[in-house]
Amino acid sequence: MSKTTIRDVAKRAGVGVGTVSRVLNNSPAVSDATRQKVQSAIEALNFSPNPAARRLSQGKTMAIGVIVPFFTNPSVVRRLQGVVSVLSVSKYDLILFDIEKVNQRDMSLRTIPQRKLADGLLLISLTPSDIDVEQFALANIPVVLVDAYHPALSRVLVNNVQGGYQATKHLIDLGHRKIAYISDYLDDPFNSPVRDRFTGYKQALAEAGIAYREEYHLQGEHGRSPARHLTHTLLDLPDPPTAVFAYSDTQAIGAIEAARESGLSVPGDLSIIGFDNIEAAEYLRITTIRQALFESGVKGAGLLLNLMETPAAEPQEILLPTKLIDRHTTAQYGKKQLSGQIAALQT
Amino acid sequence: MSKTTIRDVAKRAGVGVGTVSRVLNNSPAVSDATRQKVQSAIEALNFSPNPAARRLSQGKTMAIGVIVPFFTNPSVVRRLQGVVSVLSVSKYDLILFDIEKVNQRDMSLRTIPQRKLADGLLLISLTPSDIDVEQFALANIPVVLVDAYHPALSRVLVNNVQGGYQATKHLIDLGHRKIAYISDYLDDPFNSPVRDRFTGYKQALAEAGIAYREEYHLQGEHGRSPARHLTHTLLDLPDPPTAVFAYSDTQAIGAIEAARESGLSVPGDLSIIGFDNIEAAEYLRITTIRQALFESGVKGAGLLLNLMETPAAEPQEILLPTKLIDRHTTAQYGKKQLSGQIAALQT
DNA sequence: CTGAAAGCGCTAACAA
DNA sequence: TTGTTAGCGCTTTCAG
Repeated sequence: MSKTTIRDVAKRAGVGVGTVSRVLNNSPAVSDATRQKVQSAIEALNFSPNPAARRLSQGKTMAIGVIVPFFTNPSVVRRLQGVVSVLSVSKYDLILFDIEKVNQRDMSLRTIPQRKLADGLLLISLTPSDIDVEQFALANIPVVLVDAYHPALSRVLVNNVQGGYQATKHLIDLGHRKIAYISDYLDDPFNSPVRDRFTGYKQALAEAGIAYREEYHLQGEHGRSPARHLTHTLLDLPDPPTAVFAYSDTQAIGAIEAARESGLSVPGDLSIIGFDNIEAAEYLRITTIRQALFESGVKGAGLLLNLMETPAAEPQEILLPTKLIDRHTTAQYGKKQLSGQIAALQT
Repeated sequence: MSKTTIRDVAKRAGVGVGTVSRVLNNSPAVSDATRQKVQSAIEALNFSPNPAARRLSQGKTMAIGVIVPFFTNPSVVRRLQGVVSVLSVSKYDLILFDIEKVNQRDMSLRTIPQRKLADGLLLISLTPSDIDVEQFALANIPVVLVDAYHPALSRVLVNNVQGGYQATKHLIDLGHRKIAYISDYLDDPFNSPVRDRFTGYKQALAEAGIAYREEYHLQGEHGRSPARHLTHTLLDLPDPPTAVFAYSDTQAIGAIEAARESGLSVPGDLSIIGFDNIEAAEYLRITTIRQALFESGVKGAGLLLNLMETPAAEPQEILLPTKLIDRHTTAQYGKKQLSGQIAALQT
């Protein structure tokens, strides 16, 4: 079974290999009679064509490469789920690449396209450099960015400036004046959302006539634990903030833990707002900014599929909105309220 | 660039294609001098070999197929992350297949192997039928099961009977006698863990001299919301249980919601124990049975890689232990305690 | 150590 | 309509 080729089928059906190939590819130029013969030969032999050979001869891989950084990041996973949901019902196979290390990044982004492993590429939360983009062009492979931006590439992204603004505004409306922002490193060239949300944060502050305080903006590695530490230093400030806007829900969780460890109630003593609206945010009732994670993957995959059919002259852009989800980790400034407390996170 | 072939390189280096191929494959039978020439030609031309051609000629795909059901299930995702972590540093590409529908299941399991897309297959939480296994054998492709069992296939699995026993025993030790089990459908032929945990549940009950009560075992679709409904029917029983063992943490969360909606405190009025120890369980402080999700993926991928190198006569088995993680959703029977309450899930 | 040539299994152009 | 044949780009004998 393993070694049945198109030739075996041809022989058994008493036709030429070309005809078998035509049947395989649903060419209309085959009489029903022969098509029948070939079909039954195929079934009798339990034959299925070797994709490698097909790929080689037509120069298409029928696969889409999806590149993600830090596959453990819940929001990346959520986007990927969106991608998978559309690709798994398409005719394309999905090849997954995970880029954990920064130096891996450059290497992979360069080699993956030129390896001609895929007919299209989807980058999730990964901003390519100009050199990378050049490679894509050289390899002549369609690329779509999800949650990342490059002027030359089609992308689906979320309005992060707006989201940062909404989060901060929400806190301001609640009466807070001392509002911190904890985030990933701002100077990471491949992470523009950090900067965008920061921009929104400062916009809201400025609009409300609140001076930006440098000590209220702390950066660190992404993750719960680093965020916890960041929040502790915030809380240890001589004049600590009364509210914190966390770059992600994951970091918001770390912030909540820190508050708890410091004996502070959330939101009674400290208001915390996250970003993303991952599942855990719902369970934990964290106030957050919703971005359409899953949908961004769906749209991205859809866009890529389109582009592969009919290439567009101009890069396309799909912009997804953000929305405040008001839950239980933010409260009016100065108003102690114990009921909303995150007891689940307390010892 | 896109069209540079091994022949171009050969020409430029002034050698034959065979030699270039040898260099590409690190054959020792090349003099340093020529190797140098070829190397620089490769770099000058920015050449990289076409994998489809390579695959065709050596009959290997250098890819591993990973098949998962319901990619949205958090524990499946966690296992997959383990798989990715090892595969992404291996020389194999990872082709991901998601099987959402049951009828998709049969189709895919049959066609994927014979498509010769991958040199090895990893099934996560998916039990193949005998017919599937036959196909694997026919295609002569190594397969490893993660969180699934078939006598003819290598696998890494968790001791679910033990886990079910531990969970139930924990509840019994706490003084509970009326213990429910909510789970996925028991008769799903492809989900043996449900049955295994059920076995453990009954064992613990029997050992403690507690009669098994049919009305205390409710089955439904997997997921938070179905579990919520199940728990409500449990709670509406004339003689409701005082503790529930949920097949998964996801379902435990649904159970907690139901308790909250019924005005019951957890664990004061109702003890709830989950299974898996997904991330959310930690945030929510849910008592649960830990199974090494990520690790199971790592081991599975490792095992497959081994098997591909050196096929084993006998199917291999790696058994991972379970462990009780005592958190805040279970308590001594009859002892009202409000402190551990899951306030985060309350209105 | 190296070049030439025969495939790997399939598609597509060309005849018939 | 159908059969035949020339590649697709690479690996791998087989000579030399």
